[in-house]
Amino acid sequence: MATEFDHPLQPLVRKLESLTILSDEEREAIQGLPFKRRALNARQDVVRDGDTASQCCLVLEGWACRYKIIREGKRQIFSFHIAGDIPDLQGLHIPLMDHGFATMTTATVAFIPHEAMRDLTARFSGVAAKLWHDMLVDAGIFRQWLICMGRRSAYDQMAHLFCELYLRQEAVGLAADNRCSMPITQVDLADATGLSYVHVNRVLQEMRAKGLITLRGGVLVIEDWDELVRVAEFDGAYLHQRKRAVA
Amino acid sequence: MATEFDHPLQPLVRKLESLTILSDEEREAIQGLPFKRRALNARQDVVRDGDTASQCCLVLEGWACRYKIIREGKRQIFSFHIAGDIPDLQGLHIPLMDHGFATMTTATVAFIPHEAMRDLTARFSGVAAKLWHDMLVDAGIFRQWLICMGRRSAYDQMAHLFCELYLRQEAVGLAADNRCSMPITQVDLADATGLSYVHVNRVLQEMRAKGLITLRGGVLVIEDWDELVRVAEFDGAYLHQRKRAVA
DNA sequence: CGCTAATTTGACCTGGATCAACTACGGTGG
DNA sequence: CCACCGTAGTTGATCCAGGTCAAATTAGCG
Repeated sequence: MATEFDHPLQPLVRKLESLTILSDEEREAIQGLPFKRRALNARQDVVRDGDTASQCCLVLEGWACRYKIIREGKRQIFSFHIAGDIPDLQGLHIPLMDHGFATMTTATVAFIPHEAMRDLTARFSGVAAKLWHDMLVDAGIFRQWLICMGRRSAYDQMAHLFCELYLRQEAVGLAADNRCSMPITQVDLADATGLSYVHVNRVLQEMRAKGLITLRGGVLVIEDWDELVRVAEFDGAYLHQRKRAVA
Repeated sequence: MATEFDHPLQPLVRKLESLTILSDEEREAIQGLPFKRRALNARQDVVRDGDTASQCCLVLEGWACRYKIIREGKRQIFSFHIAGDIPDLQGLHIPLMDHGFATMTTATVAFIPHEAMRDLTARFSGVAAKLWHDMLVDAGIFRQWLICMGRRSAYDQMAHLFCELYLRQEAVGLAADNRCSMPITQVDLADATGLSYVHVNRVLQEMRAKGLITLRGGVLVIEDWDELVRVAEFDGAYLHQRKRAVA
């Protein structure tokens, strides 16, 4: 858990260290990044579809998501983001955003100028590699979501999502003991899975009834991890985490 | 179209030039890459799920796809690849493959050692940037597929896929006049869209009946591009092509 | 010509969508 | 302290896009 003594950008360090090892020099360079800290309300757009970005946004606290609105008000959420994530890191190389990015809860973020990121990666190629690594893991997560949407039942798909979100939080010290925060509504869950919110509700009830998980008041409790992993056919290797690479 | 006078790695040059501009120096450096050319049969694995890669594979001719097999023999295809694509480029940074990659047709590929790629990108940071750019576009394609699977009907989703595959081929000189090669079976199409092959067949018939497209003998003819774009709600910006960025 | 893979068809079924209330609950203001 | 209100969660009834099964037809190809 973060303490008041941590460096403000500590979540980013923690995130990268969950994937690879940082040298002291690299850690210091990251902590030396210039940034503007901002407190945001829940459900607030950070970057809009079509924007051209000149800075990137590191999540320090709270949850965010990337999404796209399509015809008839339908929304598809691509990914959820927690402390340490830089959801718009790709904007560094393709400034034109082809989707939006918004907070889900009240959140604290740090805006870091592209300029500064470029300078950092130019001076420390190891950091550049680690940021790329992170972006590739991100792409791997997309692939898993694709599998889930294409070839799994609603039940299995949601089980998979819970496995992922638990492990990602665990990796950065935000989850333990089969319990983590999950401050998203059933409508959000529906937009992420491609299901209707009514069906999400029914699947959650079924999971609760079967003693798999409980999701209430923004808290996910995993009652039976092994069974959750089994139905989701979950293999955490795609997250490429240093510890607990396999669930 | 490629001629016998082209450099063997010309497809890669052409692909990168569809996204950005290469300097003469960069073009020459790319053409100087060491490689092993291989002719492959159709439906042949190139890289298997779980492999650790030490070279990457450039498609010179024919089609390939990335995919993953899940329980009960279900398969999900993530992406189709044509001449100029390096489907396993990410293996350069995350050698452990979390999915497979196989040819769909007979194909010619070039294997390029990671060593040589790393050397190239170290010497030419512009080439490195352009390869990354390509990988980010790839991630953008995943996001579009996610939208299609999550929030569009089978009909609209397939229309979107045809728009994408036509434009990607056009960008590298493999398509023109609303006509392009599409050497994939209806089963492949089903595995890519998450539909059943029976339903794919019915949707194709409906499209044919409505004068939208014809797909027969591995050739896609787009009879009504505007209507195809309209039903797919297609916006080609995500492909980040230099010309015709918007459909 | 004969085989196999691919496409097509028909009948039937079901997971999940849609529609329409209704309930629970945490503010918030009087 | 309670009435009010908006958001999130639940429930039931009904519907349909797309799945499944099984068989028939057609296209390629050696």
